[in-house]
Amino acid sequence: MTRPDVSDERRPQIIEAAIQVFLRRGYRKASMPEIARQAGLSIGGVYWYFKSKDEIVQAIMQQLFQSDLASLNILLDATAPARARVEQFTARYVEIYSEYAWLNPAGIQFYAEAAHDLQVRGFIQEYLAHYRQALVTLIEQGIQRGEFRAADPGDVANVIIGLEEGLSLLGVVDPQGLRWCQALRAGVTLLLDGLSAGLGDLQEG
Amino acid sequence: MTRPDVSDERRPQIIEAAIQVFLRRGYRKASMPEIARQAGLSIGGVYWYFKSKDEIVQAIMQQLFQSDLASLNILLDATAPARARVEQFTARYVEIYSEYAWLNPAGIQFYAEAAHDLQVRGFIQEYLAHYRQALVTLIEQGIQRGEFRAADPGDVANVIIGLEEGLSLLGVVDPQGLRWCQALRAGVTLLLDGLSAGLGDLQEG
Amino acid sequence: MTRPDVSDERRPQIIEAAIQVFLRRGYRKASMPEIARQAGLSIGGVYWYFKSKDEIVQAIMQQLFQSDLASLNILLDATAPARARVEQFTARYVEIYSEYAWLNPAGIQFYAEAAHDLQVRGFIQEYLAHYRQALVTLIEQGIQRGEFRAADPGDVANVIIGLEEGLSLLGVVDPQGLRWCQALRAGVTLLLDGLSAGLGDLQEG
Amino acid sequence: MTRPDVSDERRPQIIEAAIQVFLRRGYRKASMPEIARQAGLSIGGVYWYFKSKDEIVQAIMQQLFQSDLASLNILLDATAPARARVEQFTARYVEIYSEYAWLNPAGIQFYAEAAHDLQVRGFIQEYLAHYRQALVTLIEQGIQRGEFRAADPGDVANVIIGLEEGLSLLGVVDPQGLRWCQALRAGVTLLLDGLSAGLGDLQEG
DNA sequence: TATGAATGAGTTTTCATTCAT
DNA sequence: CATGAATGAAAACTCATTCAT
Repeated sequence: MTRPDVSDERRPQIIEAAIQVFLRRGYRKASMPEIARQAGLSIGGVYWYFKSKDEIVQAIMQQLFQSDLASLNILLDATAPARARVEQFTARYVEIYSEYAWLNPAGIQFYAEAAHDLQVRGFIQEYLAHYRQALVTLIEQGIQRGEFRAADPGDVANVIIGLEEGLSLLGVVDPQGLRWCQALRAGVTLLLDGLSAGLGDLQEG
Repeated sequence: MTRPDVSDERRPQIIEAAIQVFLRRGYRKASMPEIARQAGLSIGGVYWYFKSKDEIVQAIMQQLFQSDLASLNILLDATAPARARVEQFTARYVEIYSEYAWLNPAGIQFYAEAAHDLQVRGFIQEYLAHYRQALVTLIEQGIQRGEFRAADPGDVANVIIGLEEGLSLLGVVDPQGLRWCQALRAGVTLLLDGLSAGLGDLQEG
Repeated sequence: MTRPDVSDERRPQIIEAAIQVFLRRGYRKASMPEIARQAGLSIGGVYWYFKSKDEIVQAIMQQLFQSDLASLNILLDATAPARARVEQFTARYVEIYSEYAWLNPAGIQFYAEAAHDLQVRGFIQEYLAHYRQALVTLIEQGIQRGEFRAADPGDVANVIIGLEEGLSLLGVVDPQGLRWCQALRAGVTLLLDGLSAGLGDLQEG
Repeated sequence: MTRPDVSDERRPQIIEAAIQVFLRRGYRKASMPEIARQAGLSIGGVYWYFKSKDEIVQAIMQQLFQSDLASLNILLDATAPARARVEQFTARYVEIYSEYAWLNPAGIQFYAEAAHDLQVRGFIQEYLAHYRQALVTLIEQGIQRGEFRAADPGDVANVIIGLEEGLSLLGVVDPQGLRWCQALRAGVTLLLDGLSAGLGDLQEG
């Protein structure tokens, strides 16, 4: 008798609109009137689904930073050679990047906000910690198995994450299509080569 | 009646104050009243030296992004081995980073702003282009001289810059002292090892 | 199809809920959403029974200010001595007060509203007029019968009403249990003593 | 060289304007735009002098409730007969009332607000406590000196305050010029007669 | 040079009310 | 009868900017 609950459509619709406005205006200048207009609703309509602007921001962050950590971790559960898994990891990242690159400008807004907002910072730290943990484990296995030479797994993990995030960042300020993906692949290959250098069974990508 | 022109003292003083406010509040929430207070001036006093808030922003960007490109270029003029010069380059970056790491949170504000402000974006692109050009030249020389194996110099340059910026970014959201410098050095070493892998005269750092 | 008309249950239920909200929030901040929630209905449901928020307010006023004037008038119809009737009147007021003291915070909201809303003011004036009329008649009888000495019956009535309303008011801002009832009884006793002072047959309570 | 500081003029000017709006609209509906308009300033101009609407409210409360408690206490320091001092006290109240009766509608707004705002309530309680304390002392002296018969001084003080506040309240909802002052005087006289009844030296006012 | 009072457009948020279902 | 999504007007508050002094 009652209409189908449109809440489940409206919230994603508003989040989507809010992201668009974030992309256009940035974190701080994204205004509720503009988000509402973008979503095709009145201001009050938006407030029906989100109690505050902050709640919308929270929702966007979840969408941006909790997207598919799971799928990444799955990659790392494999028993395949460490090198192959790093390459898989990178390939997966490139895939996601290619599809969601348009979200990166919004992502940087949150990095910038994290610089002076402890809550946002904590959110991003937690997200990064997942990545780092997975990579550390992977690197450690590679070293133990003799695939990689001795190195600080934490450093190597940081290097991989830093490379990914750094190239994403550069991709935002200087869009060059997939040039950055290509650089990422080249960088990871060099890193892996460096990690296996002098171990005898040198394979190059 | 004609007091000495204190403009040369006042402008840096205001810029310094504005940076402090940027660090505290971020780009958008940095307000003129707060900048004025921080500078120990009245609002009108600030407006005497800068016609608008935007003009202050411009000045900050110049301070942040044009600091010492010159000194970096000097490093690259040398005729030393390519590997040594990359390492010098990195060492110099770490030096600067260590001294000016506190400015990074302000820098990210501008990366975020660049995401939707073409003027800011152009500014940062120009800054990055200098870096990239210098590195490309260096890598090309390394390859020509047989120090590095064949690789796309543009990719390698991007990788180095991406690594630096990426680790700086991570250093802002997750301060761990000099952990990031250590990771940067490790990363560059691995990269260089990768670049010289299979060339016979493998030297490790 | 024609369910029994539940209006007779719903309206009191909504009024009751609205009073609760008035007690919590006061006149102006009592919102329809909160009233609806308190009543366990939807907003639209409330609007089914009351055309507007104002209509609910009207209904509350009737409940608050027309409660049992009738019963008070009955007290005054007696042929008992005037003093006894004033005391009865007061006793009855204390009784009602004790039972409905929790409504006083809501009542004051309307007094405050009456200060700038002519309709509300008229409503309260009418309510007070009943009290005053009854008391004036009573006092006049007391004077005529020689129980009270000469005095302006209107003044005396105002004093009694003022005392009651004033102590109720103080009871709201400074709840002290039944301290205010005690003060009211003491005050009325003193008043009556004052009214009969010098008349020979002085009885003290 | 600088203009004379107009802050000292502006703040009272804004408070005055705010009181006018309170009288017109009541506590909750008094809006900053209307206060600003009434004060002949822009909204931002008002915010230059008061950080928030709440700060204006505080200022009004101080004006309303801390006006001249001092002068009242002075009255009570005398060594005159207790009866005369109560009469003086009342006369003083009538004087103030006559001059500031137009403020009463604003005062009731705060009583109403006190019903659900602890801070406002505390403010008014403190104000009333001064009155009560002064009166209790006075009544106690009257009893000790044999001017008054035995009675609970707290009750008598409450009766006097309740009468004053109650008649002020009635004066707001039912303006009748100075009818209420007359009732107050009559009431206090009756009270005092009641307090001295049966003590031999009965003096009537 | 420098002050700071003043402006006005913009921000987030609330809420009485309507209406399709 | 009853729901609850949606609207739109108004609220409190902020801030870049101007200008008389």
